[in-house]
Amino acid sequence: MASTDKPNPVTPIQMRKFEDSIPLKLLKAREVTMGFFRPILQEIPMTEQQWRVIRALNEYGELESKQLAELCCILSPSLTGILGRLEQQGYIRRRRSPEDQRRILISLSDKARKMFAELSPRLEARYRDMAEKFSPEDMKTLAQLLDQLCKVKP
Amino acid sequence: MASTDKPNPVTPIQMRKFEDSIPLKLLKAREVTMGFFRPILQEIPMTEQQWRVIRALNEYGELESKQLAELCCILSPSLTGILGRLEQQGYIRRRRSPEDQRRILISLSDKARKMFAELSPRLEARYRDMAEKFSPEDMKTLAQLLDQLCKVKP
DNA sequence: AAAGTTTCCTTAACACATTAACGAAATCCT
DNA sequence: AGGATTTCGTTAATGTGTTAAGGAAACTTT
Repeated sequence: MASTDKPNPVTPIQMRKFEDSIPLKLLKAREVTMGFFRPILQEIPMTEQQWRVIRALNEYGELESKQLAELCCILSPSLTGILGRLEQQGYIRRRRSPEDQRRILISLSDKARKMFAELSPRLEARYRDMAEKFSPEDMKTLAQLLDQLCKVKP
Repeated sequence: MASTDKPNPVTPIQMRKFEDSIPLKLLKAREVTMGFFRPILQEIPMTEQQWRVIRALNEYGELESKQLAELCCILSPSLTGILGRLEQQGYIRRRRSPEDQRRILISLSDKARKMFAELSPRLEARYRDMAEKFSPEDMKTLAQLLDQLCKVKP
């Protein structure tokens, strides 16, 4: 019996192959790049998303929840949970905006700034390492293309 | 009182800016591209991951669970759940490999092939639309760079 | 052949992604 | 002013991502 044969793939003539998908390539590339940083973050431990939030707050200072979501590319329902855990671990503080009671202002704690100061150099080193192994020029080109792609709208 | 001032951002001299992160750019770009397809998938409804699985099976025919995970860039614990839901909805069939009782062989049902035949053209059209709005040439360049990036290892 | 090891898939536990809906505060509107 | 609308953060429900651990089948070793 030929039950182990490859069932005839129904792939029409001109169709784009599965692996040629840009979204899939973006996904894979992201996985590869994160592979450089994940081991370091896990030591704390700290998730990628948590680190993204810490990083944004370190750079911009106090931020509203919405701005943070926008910057970090995290939807607000997810951010609520992330902020809850970060606050519980003592990395951030939340307070209501005096002008607009709906808005929440978020800022880093000293503990977070300290942790950031220790972790950041190692992660930056990893980033440079990645850029080296890839190619600094291609890295720039890639960054430009990605920026350009983000401007495209349905 | 100056409590509403921007707390001095602790950004050392030579540090890479938050938005310059390649992983973040990859994430954003992926979000943008998926924005083209999500609306169509939601009509079924069908998640991106489910669609990736269907697409791979349509192209390769029957596949082992592990191969599928590799192709779709989905970790096996996630795949278990996805396959469970797809099977429950009648889109796929699971059977054990006769040679190796550990392996699971997965294939599409007629219902899935029918659904694929109807959805695929619309999604392909969207893909071409995206490529047009972006630039077919830059698309190729981007694809090459992403492939290249995926070969880099820590 | 029995014990040890590896491989494959699954389960478990937690964190996050996505959509819809909700409640409170601000804004608009007449 | 008072009702309608909008904005903001949250909760709820379901699906997926990630790591660790488990069980069964195959392989290795002796």
